[in-house]
Amino acid sequence: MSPGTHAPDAEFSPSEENYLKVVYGLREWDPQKVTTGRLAAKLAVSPASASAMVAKLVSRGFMVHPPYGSVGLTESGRSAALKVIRRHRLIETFLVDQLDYTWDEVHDEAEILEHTVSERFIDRIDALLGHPEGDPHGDPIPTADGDSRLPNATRLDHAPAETAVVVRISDADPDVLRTCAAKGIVPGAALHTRGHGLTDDDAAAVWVRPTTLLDEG
Amino acid sequence: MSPGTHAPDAEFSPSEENYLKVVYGLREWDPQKVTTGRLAAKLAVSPASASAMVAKLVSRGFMVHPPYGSVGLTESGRSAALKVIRRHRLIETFLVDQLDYTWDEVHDEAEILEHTVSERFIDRIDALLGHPEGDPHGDPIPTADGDSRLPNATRLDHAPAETAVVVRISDADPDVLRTCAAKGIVPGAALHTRGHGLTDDDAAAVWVRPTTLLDEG
DNA sequence: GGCAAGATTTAGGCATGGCTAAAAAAACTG
DNA sequence: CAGTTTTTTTAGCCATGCCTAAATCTTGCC
Ligand SMILES: [Mn+2]
Ligand SMILES: [Mn+2]
Ligand SMILES: [Mn+2]
Ligand SMILES: [Mn+2]
Repeated sequence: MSPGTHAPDAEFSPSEENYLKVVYGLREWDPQKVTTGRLAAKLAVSPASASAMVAKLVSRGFMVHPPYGSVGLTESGRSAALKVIRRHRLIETFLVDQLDYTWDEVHDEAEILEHTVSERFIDRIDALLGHPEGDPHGDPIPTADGDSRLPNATRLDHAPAETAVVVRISDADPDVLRTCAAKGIVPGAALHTRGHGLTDDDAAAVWVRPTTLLDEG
Repeated sequence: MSPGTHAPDAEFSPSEENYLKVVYGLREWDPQKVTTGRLAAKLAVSPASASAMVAKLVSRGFMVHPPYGSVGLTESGRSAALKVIRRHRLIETFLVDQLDYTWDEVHDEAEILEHTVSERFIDRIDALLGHPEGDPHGDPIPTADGDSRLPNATRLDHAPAETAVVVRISDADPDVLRTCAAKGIVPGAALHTRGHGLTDDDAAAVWVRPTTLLDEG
């Protein structure tokens, strides 16, 4: 399918959307083999359930999965995942900017609303917010036509010793967000990769970019 | 249960919430026997499905239903229904006031979001909107503690010949809303109960109050 | 290379909320 | 008021998305 052409929107259940999104997200945060086991852990379902859902999405042409191998997305699967992620991150931004949520309160609510708001709703809040490029945790918001640029950054627990600027923080665990906020670790803040005082687990949730790099993308 | 005391919030599925809401609403708009058949028609399910769901909600103490008789709500069922209706109407008001929806666009979206927004979300938009008393169609918004006052009004197709003011219009059919808007028939507008030019079907969706009555709730 | 440990898939169930078709009850109607 | 029509309930079935337990495949280690 050539760029600029749009496939007719497939319809997905909330569950299916979550699986698509998690396959995309696991690669992003920890790019190793995406097993049904990792999916199951992330989605809090049994390995058997993840196996069955992956098989269904493979049969519908949205995932690929060599037996006992790594789960991946087809082009249409990736496109569907990005649509869900766009909804999720726009909703989070809306809740913080317009409804005075704190950044540790938004993820769980977005996790539900991402499956139930209309295209119109998303378009309206996107316009109301001025087409934001990032969500409250520094995650990039995919555009309506399916683009998504990953920030040029490394995980804090893998970074070399240097001064750096915080780019994004995983929103999966509200406790981590509160811990970070208490230490001033928010997107845009400066720190040194050895002197931040976070546990290794918490540091794995933070992405940084060396201060020496220019402030692009 | 004495007023001011709160029962622990029961959890309902989206389907269950719809049944509770529809039982409440059918009485409000056309207060005759609420049969499983009427429920089925309104919810677009088979009579058999409605029968089964009513039986389940009866067994859980939220509805009453003498065999072959009229379906009714218990006190806790009524309270649950009012909570759903409050969410629905606040969401509609929010969509019109904050996201520039038109009044014929909001019902379908609210029908979905009413089951998925959190208590926090509802509290925030209620505050943002300044605790509104009515939705865009003139329907009263129940308060957080379960009060709901019905407007003192009659259906336009049953009203005696007189001048009257429009109080509310059913939002169930977007076409009716557009027809009314085109004729200037919106909550607060004046008309004569014989000279409005609506079909009988459309007029059944409009509630009016005689102009001579004082303008109280 | 062989074998135990671990990961993955398959097999068999269950709950929810729908459906159709048949049975039973109620409501008209001549 | 007896028969017919309509409404309501019951019986049996299906799809979705979970589950546990068992079988099977892969991996790591001696
Ligand atoms: Mn999130
Ligand atoms: Mn989700
Ligand atoms: Mn409505
Ligand atoms: Mn609804």
